[in-house]
Amino acid sequence: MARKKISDLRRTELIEAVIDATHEHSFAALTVAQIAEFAQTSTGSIHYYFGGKDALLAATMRHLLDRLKVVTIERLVKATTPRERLDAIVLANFDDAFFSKKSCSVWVQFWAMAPYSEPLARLQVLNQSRVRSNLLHALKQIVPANQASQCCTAIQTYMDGIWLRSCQTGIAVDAGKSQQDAMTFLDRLLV
Amino acid sequence: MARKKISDLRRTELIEAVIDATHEHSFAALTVAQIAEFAQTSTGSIHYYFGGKDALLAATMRHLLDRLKVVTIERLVKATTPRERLDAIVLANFDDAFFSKKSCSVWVQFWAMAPYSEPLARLQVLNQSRVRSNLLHALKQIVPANQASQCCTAIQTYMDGIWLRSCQTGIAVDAGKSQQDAMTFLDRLLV
DNA sequence: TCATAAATTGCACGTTTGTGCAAAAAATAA
DNA sequence: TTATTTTTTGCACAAACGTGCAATTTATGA
Repeated sequence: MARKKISDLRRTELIEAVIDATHEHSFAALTVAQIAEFAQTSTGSIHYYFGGKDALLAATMRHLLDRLKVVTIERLVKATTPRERLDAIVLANFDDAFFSKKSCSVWVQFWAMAPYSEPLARLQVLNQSRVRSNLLHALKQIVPANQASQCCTAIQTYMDGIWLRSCQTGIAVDAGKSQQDAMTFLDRLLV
Repeated sequence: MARKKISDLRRTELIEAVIDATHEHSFAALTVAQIAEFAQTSTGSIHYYFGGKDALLAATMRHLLDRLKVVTIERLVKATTPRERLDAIVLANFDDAFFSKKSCSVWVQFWAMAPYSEPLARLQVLNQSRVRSNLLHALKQIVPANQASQCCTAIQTYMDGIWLRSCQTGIAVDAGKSQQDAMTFLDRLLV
């Protein structure tokens, strides 16, 4: 399956190029030529494999969303108690497999464009719903039913906030530290 | 001082135009012509009063940051206990005088561009530091000293996260509701 | 009133960028 | 090998945009 592999490889390379390049420029300020240069290819490739610049960002986010989903599931299957399940979801969000300054930068670019783009908005709602559903399921067995929803929003908001802050100037991103902080936060929030 | 007033008026009109326009397009996607149209003036005015598009965004953020500062101080002077001071800072963040979908949209555009722009990054650090300083001052009298820092980060992250989520598709922004939620969050976080 | 300064306008210029495309190169299959 | 398909390249083009500017209008004050 060399053919299949080549096209998947190229797509992945281009997506990685977006992630690398977003560390230096906002997505809007990036040109397809610059992204192509990061992937050591030409602008034509981006249109050949994705159809255009916007579609490349959407594909990049699908890639990141999928990685979050995979890491979350990996941790969830190992969890037994409700609290372990909750921790699994939160720790997955800060798993060093993909919680990095570069990823955070892409994520924030995504958040900033999603309100103005239907395809991106759909991805945003999809991910938000999935994380909420996972969290709620665990929370309902941890806190009283009438508090689960608010707790859930608080936790999700905290996680998003950490991602938002992590890409800012002067912030050092450390997955392990963020995981510890998140656990401390949960302990404090859940009495 | 009609002269002074005219130029201040124009500047304010242009800034309000940015806030209105950002509700429809990302700042990068906005053209100066569109912003000028929102302010019912010409593109030349923007360069006359601000020097360029980038400077206009910086001015808009200084405007919003200043409003946050003013509202915060107004509430702080009325507070007497540490907890009241803490509440004052948090409630100010969701004061309906400027917590709206439009403002949140501008704020998120700002966050997305700050990592790539020195002037914006300075504003971001300045505001972040001021809010943290205010919060810490109150928190040190509420929680044990070794917990104040982490509590502070959690609260600040929560507030930023709410702003981030508020501009997304499908989210209804309600200042009063956000204030209530924030108080509930604080009650839960601070034992 | 008249001179000076401030404010406003909108156009044109130079630059930039996403995209389409046709041709070349590489891979695959017959 | 030869034919066919996939992949890659990079240029050219049309569209769009920020900015500078010169001209016009409006306000100010002596």
